[in-house]
Amino acid sequence: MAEQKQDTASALKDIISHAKEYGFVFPSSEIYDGLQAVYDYGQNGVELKNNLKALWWKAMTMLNDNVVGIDASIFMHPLTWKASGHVDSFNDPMIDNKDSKKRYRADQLLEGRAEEYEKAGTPEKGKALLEAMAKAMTDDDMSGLRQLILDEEIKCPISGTGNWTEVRQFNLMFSTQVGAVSEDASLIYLRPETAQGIFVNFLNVQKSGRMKVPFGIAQIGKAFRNEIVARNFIFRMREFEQMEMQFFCRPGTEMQWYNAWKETRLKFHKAIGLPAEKLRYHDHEKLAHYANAAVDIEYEFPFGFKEMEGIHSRTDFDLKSHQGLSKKKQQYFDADLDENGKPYGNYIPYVVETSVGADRLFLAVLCNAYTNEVVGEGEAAKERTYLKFHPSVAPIKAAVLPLVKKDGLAEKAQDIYHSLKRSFNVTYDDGGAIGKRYTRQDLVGTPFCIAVDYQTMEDNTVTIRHRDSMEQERVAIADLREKIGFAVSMERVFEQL
RNA sequence: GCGAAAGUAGCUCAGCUGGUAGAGCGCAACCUUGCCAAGGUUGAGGUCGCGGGUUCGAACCCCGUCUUUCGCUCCA
Repeated sequence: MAEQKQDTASALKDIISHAKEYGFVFPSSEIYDGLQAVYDYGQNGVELKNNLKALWWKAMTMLNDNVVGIDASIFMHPLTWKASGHVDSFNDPMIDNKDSKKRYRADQLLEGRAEEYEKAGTPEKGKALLEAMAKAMTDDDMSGLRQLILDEEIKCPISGTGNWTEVRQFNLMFSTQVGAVSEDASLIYLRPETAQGIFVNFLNVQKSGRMKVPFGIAQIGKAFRNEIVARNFIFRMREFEQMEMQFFCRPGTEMQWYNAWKETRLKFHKAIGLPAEKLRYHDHEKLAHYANAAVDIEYEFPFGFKEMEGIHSRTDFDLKSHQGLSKKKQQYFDADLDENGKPYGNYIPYVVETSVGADRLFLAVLCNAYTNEVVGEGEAAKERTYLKFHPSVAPIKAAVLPLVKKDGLAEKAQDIYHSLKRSFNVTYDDGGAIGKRYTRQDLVGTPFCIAVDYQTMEDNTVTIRHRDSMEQERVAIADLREKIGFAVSMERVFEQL
């Protein structure tokens, strides 16, 4: 068990090292010792990530007749976050017990005590306590909250002591000011999720696009959360990218859509090469305030099965909440006829959300691709490391390599390189022995290597060397564009959806 | 946030009881080269995470701090 833990720890460390050494992911502002839980994507990482985003985007908007995209701003009106519940649920006063090292929400401890008063037949004491607490909360009086806990002599249920730290406010949302003069400036938040940008534009898209329920709105964008602890490389970052779609449907049909999207999304992950045995559903038992059904698609990372995508049935919580706060009706008129032959009429649609972390998907794909195996037997056995990407997501699709630099082979290879670079991401390399160049491409996951040899000079054929099998086949130069272009195309993924 | 471990070249790591830094791989240039990291020559690259302190002298000892990994905790 302990040994296994160590293995998984070193597996992630190997991947982190590899990601840095080969230009996939760098720690942010590394020359200044980095910034906790923030990372940058390098020259290969950005290609991989862009490929994943493009695949998702097209799978959503191109393959579904009734899903369109938007790109909303990161800044939103502050009331947005009031409506969504983030202002309340992302602002928790926390207190730690120094003996048990357990952390509690200060307000929940006090509410618990108030309940006890109620049960003990002294509800007026409980009521007074809750009032005092509410005042401290609205005044942002953290030491006042702590004093209440001390006065009530609330003990930690684990350690049984009253040895408490200060009460601290954990605000999961980043804030900043809008407005040049700080006195006049208003406080606004960096969005902690992208979903609200879709909800507030629901009617804009519905009306301008003549959309009929059921329909979906997709979006890819950055979101920000001030995580208390950030762990596991790029798995939990303070700045991250979400790819999500809100699907608006008639109330009562939401479970049917929820189940449909649940299947569709799992299929997507399999289609881009994640193995079925490393993917699973995880149903939520405790539902968030906005949901009536929720499931995660989890991937088995080196540190265990963890959430990669969430599919939530959000009911009409968000639209209703925005309607209430904005005083703008968020309803849709459904002209379809029900079983009685009457139009369904006005209603606030129900929403099914699919939300996948682009960075988490990236990490899953990278972890899955990272392969370290022994090839050959006995004396000839050696270790081989390569990235086994699905060709459609690989950062570089093909490398053109002259066998040697002399006798015009390099020039011929250059010609081929230039003829292919308009079709897909291709690279050229003539440095060092050919074996070394194959290996360089393996390390960044290039699926195809095109070798130009002496036979090329005679009959205009080259060899294509396949990354995973290391086998070679001879093909005509004229066929390269179509053959490789098709193998690396997104169509190959979409075929499976 | 608490606890544990770690931080030396791009990567993996040596560096003895304190005496002002090394290896392998990788990288660059040139030569060589008929297919899987394997030849030759030359070269670049580090104020040892950062800041204090102790000392004649600190990569090494002490304190602080930052970052990473792991375990709790928290959270979607």
